[in-house]
Amino acid sequence: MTEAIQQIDETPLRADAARNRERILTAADAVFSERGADASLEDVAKRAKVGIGTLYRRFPTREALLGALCDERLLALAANSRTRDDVMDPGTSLRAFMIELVIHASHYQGLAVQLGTVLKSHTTGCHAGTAEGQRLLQRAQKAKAVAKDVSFDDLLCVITAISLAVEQGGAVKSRVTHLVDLFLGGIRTR
Amino acid sequence: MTEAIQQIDETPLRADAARNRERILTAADAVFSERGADASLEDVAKRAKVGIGTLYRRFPTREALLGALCDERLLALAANSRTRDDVMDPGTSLRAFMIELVIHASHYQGLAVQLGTVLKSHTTGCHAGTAEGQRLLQRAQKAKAVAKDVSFDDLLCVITAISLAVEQGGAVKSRVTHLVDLFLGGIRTR
DNA sequence: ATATTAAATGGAGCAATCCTCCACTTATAT
DNA sequence: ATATAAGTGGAGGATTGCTCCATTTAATAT
Repeated sequence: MTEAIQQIDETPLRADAARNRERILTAADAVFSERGADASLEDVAKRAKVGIGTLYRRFPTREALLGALCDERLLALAANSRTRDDVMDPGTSLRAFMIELVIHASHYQGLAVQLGTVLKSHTTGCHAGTAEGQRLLQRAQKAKAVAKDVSFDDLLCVITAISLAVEQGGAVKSRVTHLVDLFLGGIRTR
Repeated sequence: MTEAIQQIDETPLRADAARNRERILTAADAVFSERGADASLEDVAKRAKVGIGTLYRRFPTREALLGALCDERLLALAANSRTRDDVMDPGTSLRAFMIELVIHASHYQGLAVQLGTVLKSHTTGCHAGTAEGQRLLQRAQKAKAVAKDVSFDDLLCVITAISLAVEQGGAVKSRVTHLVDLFLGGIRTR
């Protein structure tokens, strides 16, 4: 699971704390995958074989935990996206990013609704994700591929909507791309 | 508050039961307005001066209660919408409906997430609302104002997402229309 | 009026969950 | 080896959800 340095603040974790942190993350991923993003945190602690107090000390809120869980995947997503700059035009690149983000947001049942909140949690990954999204949007707008009155929040709104749809109907990739294209039509300048 | 006949099933309520039903509804509206749609149902019962058991007997789930609360307003919304048939073209009419529904879904904090579920509760208002939505969509599609591969569920998701966005950033009407137009641009055939 | 009965009531009580607090344990720096 | 700051676990208070059933009450029949 996660291993990189995702401490934004000063002091590094003590060895045992770091170990527990990982166990909590793996447990949380398992539990959330099984029971959705609203699953009981006590269950997570139990599965991680860690006291509930430890969990709360490390992740004071559920969003913090979700944020940490998304960290890696968002980092990868952002990196991936930057890679595409060479091969894709701004519009297509943005489209690819959106599709990936939707798929990410459907990783746990119930994650979609929280996407906005989670992206605002202060992990490197979440930051990288939003930064990349903003960069792509701006780039696409400069290339006149996207109307200039579209904000990043608007984009998030679109992505949330699609994620919600996908969450209910089962995350078939073809459906995802279909919906993204459907709504891109509205975002694109005509 | 509510007074109309919204008994879908057989037997009419006993006098005391009907009285209590109303008190629960007024109390619920007050409590949900103050504390959001996830407020404690015990609080609602307390405010209605009714035992918690009574509340559950009448409204077995929170969705049922929310559904009943939305009943009136949805009825009005649907009626309003039908009125517009004469003055508006199908596309504009659908747009107006969506805007109104978003505003409705932002009536209580936390209502947006549940919109889909609530609309499926079996009250006359909820039924009228979805029926009207479907009618408008079909009408707009016949008029080639909307792509024919858009489903009503797609529409609902969009409305939910916009409501979520609006819920966080404060329900400024201009933002609502902006977002609706954004999505419509994509939904509309060009 | 009275009796009958089916509907309705209220709230005690169990279970789940959240989250805090703090007496104890342990890693690490000296 | 010791000191100490960081970390731990889990008991426990608070909130909420929801069920169950002994009692009350409205509606109806007599």
